[in-house]
Amino acid sequence: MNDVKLTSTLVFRLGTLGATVSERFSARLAAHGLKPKHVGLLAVLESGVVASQLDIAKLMNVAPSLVVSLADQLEEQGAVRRERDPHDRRRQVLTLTAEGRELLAVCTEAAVELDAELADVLTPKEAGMLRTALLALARHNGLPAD
Amino acid sequence: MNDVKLTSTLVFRLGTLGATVSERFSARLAAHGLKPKHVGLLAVLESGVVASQLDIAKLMNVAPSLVVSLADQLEEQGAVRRERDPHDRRRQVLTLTAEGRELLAVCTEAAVELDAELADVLTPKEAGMLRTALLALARHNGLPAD
DNA sequence: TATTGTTATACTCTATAACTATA
DNA sequence: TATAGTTATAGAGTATAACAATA
Repeated sequence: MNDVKLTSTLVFRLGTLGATVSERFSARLAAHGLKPKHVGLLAVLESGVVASQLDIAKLMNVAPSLVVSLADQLEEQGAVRRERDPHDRRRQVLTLTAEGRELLAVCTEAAVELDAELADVLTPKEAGMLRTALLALARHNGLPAD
Repeated sequence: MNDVKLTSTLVFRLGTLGATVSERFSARLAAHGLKPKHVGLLAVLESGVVASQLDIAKLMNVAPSLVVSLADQLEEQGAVRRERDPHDRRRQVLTLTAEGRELLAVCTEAAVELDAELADVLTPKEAGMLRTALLALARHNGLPAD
């Protein structure tokens, strides 16, 4: 028979650690009036691969209506600019402002700090292999791999 | 300056992978009428470390009222038994039934299958180190480490 | 007609607060 | 008066569906 414990599976560990880490990250973003999805949207814009709201929704795997409200809030903070595409006036093209770029840098710094706290309990070799393995998993699961 | 990309941080990778994996696990549990938290509760009971609803809530880091509804549904499925502690009739003691044990085994098997799919894109060495690193992270973040 | 974005609405998950019973 | 559990209510986050503008 199979005596593997649920709690020792990758599924359980990735699921619970992901939730814990996201919550800690979210707590740090709160000071900037942002949620993780806002920062995800900023990162999409910085990557430059897409700009229309519908394309962003597909890339982020969220509903188009969610992109509307995320963009609304980011625009209000001056982090993104919304402009109609002159070639197709149905499309709203979002671009990062200088402020948005700065905001993304600040949030990335917060993530890097949290990374350091996490990696602190790992040996350098473990930390390196963790990064390698997570990159491979991201690549094969439709997540950003850069 | 710092040119680390948000998407390459542990925070981002653990957060997004955790959400993706949880969703895939959840989809497989649906056939059994369960959500990940139900299975988490079954795993707590199997571990035998606690049994009263309040202790379970603390261990799972959820509100006591959530344990009530999780236990309600599991009891209705015949997976757990609720009995008043004769020494303190305020306490509800939850125990796994044979059916509950079987259900947990089935769900664990689903997790193990998903694990295999995930690990399929890793070298054996990477997979081993991933497990080691996640165990260390779990241990230092108040998550089950057995 | 089809597509992009928006608005209105509803659903899922979970917490907080009020309540009951036991101690 | 304090604690375990329950019920009632509310909030966050997000999706679905109806709608408006443009193609």
